Amino acid sequence: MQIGEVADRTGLSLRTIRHYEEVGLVPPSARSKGGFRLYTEADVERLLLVRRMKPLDFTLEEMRDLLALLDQLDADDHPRRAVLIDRLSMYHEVTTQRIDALRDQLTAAETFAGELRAQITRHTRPRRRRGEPERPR
Amino acid sequence: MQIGEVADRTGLSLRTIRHYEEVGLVPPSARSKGGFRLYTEADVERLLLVRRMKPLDFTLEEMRDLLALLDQLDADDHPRRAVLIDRLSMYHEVTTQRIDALRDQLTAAETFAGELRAQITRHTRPRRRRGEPERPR
DNA sequence: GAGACAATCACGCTGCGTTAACGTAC
DNA sequence: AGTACGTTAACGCAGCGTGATTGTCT
Repeated sequence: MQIGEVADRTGLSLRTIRHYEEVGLVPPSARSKGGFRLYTEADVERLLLVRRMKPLDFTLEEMRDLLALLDQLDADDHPRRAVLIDRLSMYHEVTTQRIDALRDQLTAAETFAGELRAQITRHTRPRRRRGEPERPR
Repeated sequence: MQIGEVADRTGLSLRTIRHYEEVGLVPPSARSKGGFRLYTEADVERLLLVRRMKPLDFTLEEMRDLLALLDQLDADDHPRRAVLIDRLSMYHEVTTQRIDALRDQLTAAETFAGELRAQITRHTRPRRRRGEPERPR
């Protein structure tokens, strides 16, 4: 499948997908005779995985490293697997930390939204100025 | 209070705080005779507010605009307040949308963390290859 | 051969990090 | 007069967006 469909299915822009190739993160599995990028289902999976990682703001280089780790583990051809697992665990640790940070950001953002809403209603409702008594309906 | 303490209290870097002045987002209320930036409590509040907004990735320009809006509403000296409220409401709307997006990202990140964990235990536990029967303990 | 789809530069932008060289406050 | 704290450039970088120009596919 070519890049347009991939973009539709992943929600990533053409530019982004191309950029991911530039940095060696998700190269297309093949090229057409004329030079069109051709992607497989596995490539799409990879891109979706990258998308899931994005909120954790790893650098593209780190993601590439991590994906390479996973590939090597599945290929199962590495001499000392323990080393790989170890590095993977470190990524996992960082991941959970970032997730906690994300949660904090989310609540912070919700707080902010609340403040906005308060300001809006405060200035929208019939307003009662300082010292002025509440008016019964 | 000078910039170092502000950095400590807000968790923002010196560079970031200076940058926020450069773009007119949070200028210090004063300067010392020698040129040191001097911040008030209100300034710190403003910086904390900006921090709360950060996860919503507004641009710094948008934040400046939004802060200006809030200031004008409090100052209450604007001819047509309705216009201000309207723009504020638009910010609020975008905010809630972004918050939803944040939530999605969070669950995506959690999914990813789960996948990582699975891979780790999968390759850490005594492994049973394809076709090989489960060994009772 | 017409229209949709794709390719490759190449420059631009945001939001800071990072020296470097030099002043200020106490 | 030392030392902690601050100042202003100025360049660098990631992660794309945004054309412009040209080629490919059916």
